[in-house]
Amino acid sequence: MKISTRGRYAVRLMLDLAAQGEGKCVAVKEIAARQGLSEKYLEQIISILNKAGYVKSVRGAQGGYYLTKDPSEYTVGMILRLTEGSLNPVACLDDEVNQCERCDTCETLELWKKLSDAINAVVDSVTIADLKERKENEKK
Amino acid sequence: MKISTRGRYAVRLMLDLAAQGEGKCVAVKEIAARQGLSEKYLEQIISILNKAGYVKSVRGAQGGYYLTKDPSEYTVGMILRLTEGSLNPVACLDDEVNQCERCDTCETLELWKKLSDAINAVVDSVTIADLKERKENEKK
DNA sequence: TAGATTGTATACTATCTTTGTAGGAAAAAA
DNA sequence: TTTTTTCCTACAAAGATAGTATACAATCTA
Repeated sequence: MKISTRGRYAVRLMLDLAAQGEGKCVAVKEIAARQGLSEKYLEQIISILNKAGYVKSVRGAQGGYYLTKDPSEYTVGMILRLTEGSLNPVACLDDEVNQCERCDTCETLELWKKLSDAINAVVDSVTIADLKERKENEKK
Repeated sequence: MKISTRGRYAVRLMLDLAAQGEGKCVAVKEIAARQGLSEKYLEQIISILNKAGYVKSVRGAQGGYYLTKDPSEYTVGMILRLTEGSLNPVACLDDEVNQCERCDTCETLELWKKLSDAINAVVDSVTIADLKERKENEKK
């Protein structure tokens, strides 16, 4: 029940982009240096965010990535579900229609649903803008 | 962010024991057959519960395991934390004192704490007795 | 006492996931 | 044309997951 580095780095990456200012183009190299993370690994992660349209890329020298929307429009949940996959505690909740054969008589299903709801409620209530604000308040 | 089979089976195992009646001695073989799970694998899982004192074992013919307490005294959280390890979404929350070097400036720590609290609140609010009740209501 | 039943302990293994590394191609700017 | 940067894919070490397998110890019953 851990969030993997992929998801955690993705959040830090988005937060880093947001902190550099609206629409500013930032190279992965810079982010990696600032966050102390592997450049090549971040490339893979940001490419997921790019394909989903959460960031846009600019190739070539002076290129990089920038946010396509306002930081307040990205919830942590969006980013985690994209990079980690679903945040459901059990696989059978991932499908639209529960495929588990025990599903009709499963005594624990409701429990997992409750847990899933609680998890998603938290991550969907926090945006990148919220995290950015916290960061800026800290500096003072 | 999935609960592994170890934790899920442990909950089903405890629920099965509870369903067989107070203090009744039940063999792993029976539970495995009833739940459709591997006998040997369940043995490993129940041995964790045994070492923690959640169940007691009786060796030899007619032996098995039985619950040491009333089903209402086992929360799902207790069982999952024992078999899965901590339910914290990030490792740095597992230690009494946060060992992470970024911990003082980490902008996401509070988010993970909130998530951790939400997860633990759910699993600690549900007991084996609650699940048992649900099971019995279903039969009607 | 012998044999069946049941738990105890430990080793082994196949598969998958995680967490990256590595190398090079393509695009764009200087 | 050189440099910078993204883009793409392959590879791999380490660890976790989900069991199997084997042998042994304790207890009950005939």
